[in-house]
This record gives sequence, structure tokens and C-alpha cells, in this order.
Amino acid sequence: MRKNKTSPSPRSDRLHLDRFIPYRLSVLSNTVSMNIARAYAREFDLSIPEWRVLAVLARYPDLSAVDVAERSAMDKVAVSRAVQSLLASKRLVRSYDKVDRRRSVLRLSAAGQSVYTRVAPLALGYEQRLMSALSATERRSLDRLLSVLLERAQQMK
Amino acid sequence: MRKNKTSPSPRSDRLHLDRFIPYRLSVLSNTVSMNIARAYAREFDLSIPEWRVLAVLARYPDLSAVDVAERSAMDKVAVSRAVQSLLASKRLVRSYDKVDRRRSVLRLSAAGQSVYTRVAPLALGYEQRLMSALSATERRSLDRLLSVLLERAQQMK
DNA sequence: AGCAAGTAGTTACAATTGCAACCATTGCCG
DNA sequence: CGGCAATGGTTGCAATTGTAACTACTTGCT
Repeated sequence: MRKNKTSPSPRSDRLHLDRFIPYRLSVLSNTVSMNIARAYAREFDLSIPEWRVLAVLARYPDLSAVDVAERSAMDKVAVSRAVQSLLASKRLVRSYDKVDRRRSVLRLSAAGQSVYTRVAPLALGYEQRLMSALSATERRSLDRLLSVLLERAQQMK
Repeated sequence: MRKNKTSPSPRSDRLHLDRFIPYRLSVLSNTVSMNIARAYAREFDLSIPEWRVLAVLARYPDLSAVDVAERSAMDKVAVSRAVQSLLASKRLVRSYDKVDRRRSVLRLSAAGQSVYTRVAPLALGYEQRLMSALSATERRSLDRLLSVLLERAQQMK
């Protein structure tokens, strides 16, 4: 650790990282993701993309890979790879659409269900502990802010 | 696009991704980061880590690499690599501490300053447009929520 | 029917990142 | 002083990720 430099006074035309929202979002998001990943990665041998695919399919069975990609905001290559490894570990079963044989139909296997029902509470528990730093009002507020910002960010693309 | 499945009703013990805060944080953060990166990456040939190092040093000159890492929440390898390429592009000058010859002393070159003064307004402009989706009150609220959550997330590590 | 254009999904390859091991230097303690 | 733990920083290697090109199949148009 080093001697403290005196902080330059903030000026509105200068950027300082620790007041810059995109930066703070990124730090927070990375911190949270890594915390969670540590929790289930080692214990269940699940990567983040795998976990997302599982979570989507647990809720919406029989989606195709692109449907999963849409719902999870992952790109289709990431989904493809996650699906590969979930198939390899027998946590997913894949069939194909009768009328459109390009489309896969994905569904959790019993093993996949089982992993899901064990991991989901961990994830939810983590979220609860995180959010317990906020009051109910603040939580609702955060909820809304995230929605508004995401919508705006997406339309700014 | 596919026919809509009817949404299963949410139950509190089941996780659905689009209500899960860590997931939403991650989607928002990625969307925002990619939007910004597109803006300066191509135009200035700057990666995100490089940009962060630049921003820290613009504000706090003469830090060492580990100081930069601390201030920017990057790890030291990432800083080392960003510093390498910033040195190669002559946007940074490096000297070494007289009393501790392990420590580097990093500072923007004139070219670095120049890049910074051109990129910073872009970044700030993006932030403003993003945040203009929120009222002043909401902005303050977001600000506070991010601080609280980050602190909590870090202590949960 | 037949072909062009579009979509689902995979693969190959390059770029990024993360981790561990590694020097060099300094600080500490006997 | 001598040696050993700790710190600053870099490097090499493996794992992850992104991009583009590709195959397979379907759709729409003529």
C-alpha cells in the first residue's frame, strides 16, 4: 500500500472512473458473477453459460438453441457450446423438431433437473443475501432502474 | 421467431432468469460496455483495459502498476498487458521509483493525454444519454444502490 | 419443380483472459 | 551481515470467448 495522493477535485468534464456508471456496473456485475460462479462451479462442475442454459430450460422446456439464446441474452455459439457439454454430462436431452429438422428441442434430463433443483436455491440464496443490504423500497427501485436502463441501453445499440 | 409458449407462473422458490438480479446486472453491464467499446475501440484503437488504465492515470498520474490495478479493480496481469501496449503505442511513459526499483511510475505522454481528452467526452456523453432515461432523483438513487450493493458483494467474497 | 436467400446450429481459428510459475528487488528478523 | 518471506511486475500456457465461415435444412419466388 502506498502513501495517499490528495484527490484531484472532480470536474464535470473530466471522467473519474469511480463515479462513472458503466464502470461501476461492470465492477459490481463482475464481483457478483464471480461470487456466484465460485459457489456452483466447483461444487457442480457448471460453467456460467451452462448454468444459464439450464435455468432457461428448467423454466421453458423444449426450446430450441436459438430460443435459449434469445431468452438468456447469450449468443448462439455460446449456447451451442454449453449445450454440447450439458449433453456430454447427460444433463440435457436433445431431440429435433419434426416439421423443421434444423431445430433442436432441448429438455433437462433427470440429472439436469436434479442439478438445477440443487443449484437454484444456492443462487437464490446468494441473491437474497446480496439484496438484504437493501430495504424493500430500494429493491423495487433497483428493479425498476435496471429495467429502464437496459431498455435504453438496448435501444442505443 | 417461434410460437409463444405460455409463461409458467412465477414461484418464489423457482428461479427465473429475467427476474434474477445478478443475471440482469450482467446483461445490462455487458450491453453498456459493448456499446461504449464500439465507440472508442475502432476509432482510437483502444481496448477496454487500456482505456481504464488511461483514465486512472489521467486522474492520478505517477501511480505504479499495482496502484493502477487497485484503483481500477483490474488484476495486475491485465494492467501489465495494457501498460505494455500503451507503452508500445507511446501513449504512456514509464520510469521507476528511485527508492524502490521494482515500482514503476506511470504517466500519460502527450499523445496519451490527447487520446484521453478526445475519448473522455465520448464516454461521458454516452453515460449522459444512458442516464437521461432517469430522473435526477432516480439517478441519485441508482448511485447509492450501486455503492451499497458493491460494498455488500465485496464483503460476501 | 428448381433455385436463391434465409435460418439453425456447428466448427475452426484468432484474440482475450486467467492462473501459476517465475525473476528481481526489498524488508524483516535472527 | 545473511537468508527468507513478501512485493512488483512479467511471461508462458491453458481455458474461454468472439468472429467468420461452413453445412444442413427450409422457405419463398418464379
